[in-house]
Amino acid sequence: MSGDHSFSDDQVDCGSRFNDTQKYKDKYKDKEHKHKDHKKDKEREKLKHGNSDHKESSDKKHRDKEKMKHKDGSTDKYKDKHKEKKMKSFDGKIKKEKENGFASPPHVKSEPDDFYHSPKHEKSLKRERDDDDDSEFKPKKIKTEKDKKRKHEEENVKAKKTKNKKGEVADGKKKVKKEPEEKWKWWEEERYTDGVKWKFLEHKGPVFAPPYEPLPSNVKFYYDGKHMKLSPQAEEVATFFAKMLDHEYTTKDIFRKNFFKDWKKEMTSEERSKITDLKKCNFTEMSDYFKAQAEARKSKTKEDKLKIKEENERMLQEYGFCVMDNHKERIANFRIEPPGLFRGRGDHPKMGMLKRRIRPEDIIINCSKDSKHPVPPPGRKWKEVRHDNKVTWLVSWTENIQGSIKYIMLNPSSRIKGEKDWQKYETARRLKKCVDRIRNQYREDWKSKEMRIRQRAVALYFIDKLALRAGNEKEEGETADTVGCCSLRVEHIKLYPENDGQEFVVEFDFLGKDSIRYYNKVPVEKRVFKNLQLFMENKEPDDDLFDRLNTSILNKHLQELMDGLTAKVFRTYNASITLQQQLKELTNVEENIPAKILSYNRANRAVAILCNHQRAPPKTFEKSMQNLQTKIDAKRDQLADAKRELKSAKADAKVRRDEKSKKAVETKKKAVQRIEEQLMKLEVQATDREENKQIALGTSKLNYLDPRISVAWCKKMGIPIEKIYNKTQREKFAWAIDMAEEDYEF
DNA sequence: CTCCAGACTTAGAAGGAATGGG
DNA sequence: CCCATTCCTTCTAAGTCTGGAG
Repeated sequence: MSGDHSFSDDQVDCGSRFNDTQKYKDKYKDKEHKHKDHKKDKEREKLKHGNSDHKESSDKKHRDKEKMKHKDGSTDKYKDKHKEKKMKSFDGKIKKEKENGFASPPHVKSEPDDFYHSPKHEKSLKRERDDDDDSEFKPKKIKTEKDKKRKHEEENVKAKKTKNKKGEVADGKKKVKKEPEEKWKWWEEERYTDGVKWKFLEHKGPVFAPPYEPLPSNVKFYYDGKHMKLSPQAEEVATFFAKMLDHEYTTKDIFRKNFFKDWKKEMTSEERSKITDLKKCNFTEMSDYFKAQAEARKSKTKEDKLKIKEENERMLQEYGFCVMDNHKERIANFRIEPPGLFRGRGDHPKMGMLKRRIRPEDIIINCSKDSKHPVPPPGRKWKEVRHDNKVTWLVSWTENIQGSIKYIMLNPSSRIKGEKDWQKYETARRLKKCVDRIRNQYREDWKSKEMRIRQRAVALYFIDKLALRAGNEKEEGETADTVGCCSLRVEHIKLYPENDGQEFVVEFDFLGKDSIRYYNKVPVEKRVFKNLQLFMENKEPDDDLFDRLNTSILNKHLQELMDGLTAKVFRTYNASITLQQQLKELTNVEENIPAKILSYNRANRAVAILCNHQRAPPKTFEKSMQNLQTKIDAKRDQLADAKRELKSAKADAKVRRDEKSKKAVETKKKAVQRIEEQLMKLEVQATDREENKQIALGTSKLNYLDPRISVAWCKKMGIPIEKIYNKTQREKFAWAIDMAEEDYEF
């Protein structure tokens, strides 16, 4: 199975595309808008070709699926209208402070009384689901499943409860022994419906970056060849630069210019008057010092490392968790971002600017009124403490580069993130039900006499067919010049009435999110092609392709087509449906586990390609590929040897006809088999790795693929879920792992 | 409408930890 | 056991989208 690259035939067609982004990124910067040089490497052609319109072919499939039951349910639950009433009970015991709930919740409208204390729910630690739930909230199937689980859960509840009680009460002061809520199944409970995100929130606040430690006096800075002792502030900023010295971007003009400007602001006036040229600054001693430190850290003894680890663990235990609505939840990023030099991605106009140190006075704390508020460091103050339960963040501050707000929020395994994630996939599944209608509609709209409608329809076609991002407009000069669908410019596409034997080919070439290059050649329908010609008429290369369109117009339109529909739902939908379809196509129950996993990875890869998720080829890629090949060759030789030995053993056995030689034959046979297996494994590995060179699977796995598809596939194929999801991923997708059965259909 | 702040999701890189093969 | 390679986690930038003000 080694040389089998045939997977590309199975790809959904989204054009012919591959990338060489990394190389490109750098070259690109000066060309920005002039794509004079379109190097198309064969590699990308290799990866995808095929020319059928994917919509066309997949439409059929969708339709078929449409007919299938949606029994599995948990369908459109989430819409936001008509909520009001649900969510009655919530039991606030456990913590005493909770008892009174929000005496006067700042932004909470008054709630029915029994909301806060409903005696009947006292036995449960969970928020309860409603009975007057409108029908389809939880389709029957789930309900039954749930009942099953309920039962066995009931058994645990008692034990769990006592444990919990202890755990949570102790929480404030002493450490909790075990996680009290090992497996809280929030997905079996009622959700908040009215924009309230929580009723109780308590945490310890952020962990600040460690204070600056001045350099030892033997580590010197030289200006114009002469030693110069810097003031602590100026020195700190200098160390930021020194730490990046090996990095290419310290050679970039904008970076240096921005850095120098900000550095000067930190200097004393004396320093400022002396240091006037960055080129005359010599940071090498600093740089060497940090390298030595890194080295020292690496070669520390086991005990020292363990100590550090323990200290980290302690911090995690103390600051890494919060209590939200009776449950201890993991915080994603409880450490404040340390100061340093800003490095945006791609060609960022602000690269090199000083990212300033965040102080307690910059921090806004969000928690519930009746919680124990986090305490600022001694002698310091928070900027503000608020109690807004309509948002999910615990801490926020304003960052100085773009002036945007940064947040501390919960981990993906938390209820609050998980529910949202689940909801996202449910919205995508609703799109599945009406995608045909929407497609027909936009095709109709290609003919509209109104320009804005045609533009909208063509843009939507791209978003659907090519999984492009919406493309909000950005402030010029504030960020790297990147685009999405609605912000495409004339210079980003080229039209070929005919190309490589195909008609009406559109070539896309632009930098998308994170300055990742999107390069693709797609045959489109004639109408689309004609429209594009029209849109481009009398425009300059840097004019907007869709001048009558922006994301808010588009999303408003989508909203009318389906409740909750926005541009990004198409990405989620197309990604998930592609995975499901590819898994069906590529996997075969008969195969062994490594082969199945290769197939899974290929299906995953098809999605990553669709979504243009790229990575820099690992630095050691070529070498490690070679190593692997050497191993394979060695294994082949070994196999040949083993076969030879088997042969001679057989011959031997034929002559001698005794037990012993027969046994020997068996042994040799086994050996051959084993080696064959090993060889195959290696070859699979090689194939997988080669195909994966520049493709990042993680992003789609984490953000676009309905995890229930993967869970169902694992069950069907007898693959342990651990082969597909690592621990973190299993935590994030616990809801899916728990609820999806083998017959789950996206 | 437009503009903008705010909140939240999605993204690849870097660096550290784990793994596995000799 | 050691080293190289792979895997995983952390970090934080860069998007999307909503809603409110004007």
